Amino acid sequence: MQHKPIQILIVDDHPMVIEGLKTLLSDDDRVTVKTHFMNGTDTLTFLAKDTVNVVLLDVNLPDINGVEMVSKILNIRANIGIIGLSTYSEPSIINQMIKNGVKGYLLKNATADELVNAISQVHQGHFYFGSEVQKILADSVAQEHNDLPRLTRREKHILTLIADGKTTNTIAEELFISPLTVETHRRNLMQKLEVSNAASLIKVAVEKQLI
Amino acid sequence: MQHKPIQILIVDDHPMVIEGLKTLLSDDDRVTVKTHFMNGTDTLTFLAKDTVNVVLLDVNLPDINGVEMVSKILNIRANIGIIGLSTYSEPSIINQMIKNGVKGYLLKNATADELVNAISQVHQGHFYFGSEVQKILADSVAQEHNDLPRLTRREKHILTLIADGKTTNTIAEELFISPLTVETHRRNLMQKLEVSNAASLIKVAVEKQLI
DNA sequence: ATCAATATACCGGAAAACCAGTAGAAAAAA
DNA sequence: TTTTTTCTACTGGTTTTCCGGTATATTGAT
Repeated sequence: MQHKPIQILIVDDHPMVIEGLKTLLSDDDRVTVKTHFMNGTDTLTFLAKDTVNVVLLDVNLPDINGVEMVSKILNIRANIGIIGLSTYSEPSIINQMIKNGVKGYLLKNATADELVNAISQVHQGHFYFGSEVQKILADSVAQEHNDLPRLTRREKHILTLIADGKTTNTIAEELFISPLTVETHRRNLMQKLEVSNAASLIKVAVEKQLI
Repeated sequence: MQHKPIQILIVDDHPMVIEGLKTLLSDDDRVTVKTHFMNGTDTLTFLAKDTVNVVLLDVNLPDINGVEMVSKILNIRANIGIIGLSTYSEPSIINQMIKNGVKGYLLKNATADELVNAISQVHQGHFYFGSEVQKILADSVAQEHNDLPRLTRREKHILTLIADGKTTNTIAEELFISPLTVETHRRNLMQKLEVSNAASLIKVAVEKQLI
């Protein structure tokens, strides 16, 4: 069965990229480029009165930054699928974009096949991230996850109890051990995580995902 | 062009589910179920010497929990795509699974079409999440963001300094105000976030994304 | 100009956390 | 079995936090 083509809106301030995308997509009758804009404001104005299925959004626009654009677009038309596009790739920006609701992310060297596949998946409400993008994200996650201090089972347990706001004495009662022992554990925890009080202990524990 | 079928491994402790999946997948020649196991240990033993392309992994196994299974599988065979399966859906677990590297997540009421599409996408290294799963995740994010207590600018600032492990006196010096004032702020923070010490203050602050 | 919210500051006392060091029993690993 | 790690527990102290109040100056909005 043949569906009606997926309507695309391209947002990019480089004419070359726009033409390139149009050419790549012109061969495939599953998609059709409805229109394009070279800045954020015009795009939002258009979307206020008309709509498309999928937006190909350059991250570096002259007037509005990519992350904000995503929220603004979804604010106007919640069921538009947005695919982020950029030449380079900063993990933090990609992460923010995902949090704000992009369904896909590609580098600009994507092939026509990849592009159409991404559009198709995103149009169906699924995610699509180019392999390079995934690699970049994985690397950035890996970097956060590297030098985790090894906590013992007991330490992890006590750590969560501390996070719950329980005092040394309460914890001791709960575990049927001496308060002095609990304190020793807490001090060992602080030493391992290189902090000097319970507040920052909890902060780094959360950061390192030990809680 | 016709690729060779994607090899599937099913892990689930319910024979009914295994048979159901096999039947659903048998009609499609893009995939083939290589084998199945009913617990985590056997699965890992198998993967130590043989491999498949995609694992359909039930989250509730008798011996090893789903989240751990994901790490263990990827530890042995980094390039296997894992799709989580469950009947119900707890956001936190799904989130953990994603962090640990599942590429897809489906509820067990998925159609054959959806199943094959998910397998195909995951096999190509992309993500695939069923629409119900996405909804659940979106809801859980929304719920976290609701009743945020309103903190003043000063309070937010002091909150971050507390999270950095600084003492009342240090903070006071840094801000050129009296330690007593800093303490008042800290006490107000604790009252607003309904906690009784700095450790849990930081925990709920992180949870509510105030830090 | 007035009123509410915010930021500032204090007292006195109790409770808890933090520090430096030591050390034996139990469990796990070699 | 021996060794190492983990869990347990202590002494004796200092520092910091936590609690229940009170109170004034400053800022922001109406």
